[in-house]
Amino acid sequence: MSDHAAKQRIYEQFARIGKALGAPGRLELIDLLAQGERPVDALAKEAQMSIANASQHLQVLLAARLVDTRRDAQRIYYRLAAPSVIELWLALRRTAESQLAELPGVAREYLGDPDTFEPIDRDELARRIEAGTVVVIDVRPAEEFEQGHLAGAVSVPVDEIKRWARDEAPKRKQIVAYCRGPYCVYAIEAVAELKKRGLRAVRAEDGVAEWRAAGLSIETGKSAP
Amino acid sequence: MSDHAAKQRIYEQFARIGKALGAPGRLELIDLLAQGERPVDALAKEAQMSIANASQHLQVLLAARLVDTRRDAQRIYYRLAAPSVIELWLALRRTAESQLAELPGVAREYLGDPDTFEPIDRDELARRIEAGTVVVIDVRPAEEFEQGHLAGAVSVPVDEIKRWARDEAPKRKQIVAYCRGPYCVYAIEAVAELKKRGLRAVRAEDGVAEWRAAGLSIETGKSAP
DNA sequence: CACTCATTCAAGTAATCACTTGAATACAAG
DNA sequence: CTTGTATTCAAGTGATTACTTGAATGAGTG
Repeated sequence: MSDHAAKQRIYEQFARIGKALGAPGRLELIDLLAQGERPVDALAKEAQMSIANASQHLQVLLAARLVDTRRDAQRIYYRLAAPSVIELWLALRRTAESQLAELPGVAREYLGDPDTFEPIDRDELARRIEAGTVVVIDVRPAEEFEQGHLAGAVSVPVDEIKRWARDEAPKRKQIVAYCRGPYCVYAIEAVAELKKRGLRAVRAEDGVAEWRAAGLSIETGKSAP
Repeated sequence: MSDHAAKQRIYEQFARIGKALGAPGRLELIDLLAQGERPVDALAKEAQMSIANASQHLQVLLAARLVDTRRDAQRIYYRLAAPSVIELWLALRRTAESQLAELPGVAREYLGDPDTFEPIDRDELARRIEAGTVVVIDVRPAEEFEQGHLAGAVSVPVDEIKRWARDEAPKRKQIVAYCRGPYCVYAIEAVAELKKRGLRAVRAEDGVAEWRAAGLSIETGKSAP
């Protein structure tokens, strides 16, 4: 009675998911996939790992059923297998933020002082969008924008931020830039560039994954003209 | 610019948490700790592992700051370090449930057919408690009951279920038994015993951790007389 | 058909990990 | 101070893992 081996087999199943979350490279891939589907080479390039290594990590995620694939000609697109995977990733990140004293220091090394660009939170941003007092720009690569962006946002990939600042940016209105989330540098770089040119810009820390988890509306497709 | 090594260090921090979730034994310990604090030997006994092994797993959880300790004389009590840890554990379990096709089969081996005791869900149980049409029993060990139980529940540890069924159980009213959660056998064993004696009993799948996460009220301390 | 491109597979290496056994610490009670 | 109890530490073993390199698949294209 109360078969120990059977109980262990249950926890082994849970551990399959846990193990998949146990490598930094894999978490980076999950974080990227939270922005939408991508082929292997794009993921490898973004995460700066060899293609073979990325492929292998993706196989591990596939075995744990955290990701799914779709074939289009030679390319294989990977995507997160379910919304619960994003929630799990966000829960893991929240726990790391609340428990690991070393994280803020390490994050600061990569992102700089968190308060430099007076980041604004979700509720405050939602209020300002509602009031129409801000222009929201999505500084991720265009493909990610197309797969889901904040309702009303304009796509301005970081490599185009200088051109946009010169030609199209509003001179008076406040600009809010966001990217993949709290650990992505793009919005920070964008705001730095905009401020250098005397524009009023701030950073929103959250990305599409966080917005969606908070129940806010996400649009897909290219920007309206 | 865009220092790859610094970015990697961030994901290494997240992976500390992930790695800690990568061993079945550790997940079982977390599941037990979700019921409240316990000393090492009690945890080892419940999880049926050697004390040295349990201690080592707990050191890993401690290094990942998922657990905390409190000393009382010779005994060291471990407990989950924050509510976010329970949420992370529940998120991991939900993902496993939605993604791993093998889990239901493995769970059935340990728990039997999930529908045998017509389990009732949270909302239904809350409604029946409100209406006063049920008696709720908590069949976990008494220490766990004292550290948190469903408001209004009576403590009837599984080893006392026979005596209780004979001497105290209501003959007509429906009895709802719960234990540690969906993967705990105690409530199943209790309901089987009660039904064998002709009493009206059903099982609630959720435990205290799930109730608390759902925002329901939890009481502490011994039963009122 | 050869040729290219994206992805996966296979083999090898160094590192990490879970578990065991046996000894060491740390506190309490006599 | 000795004895007992709870926990941790240390060393050793077999298994697993992350990454690399180089070859193999498999789906287009000229």
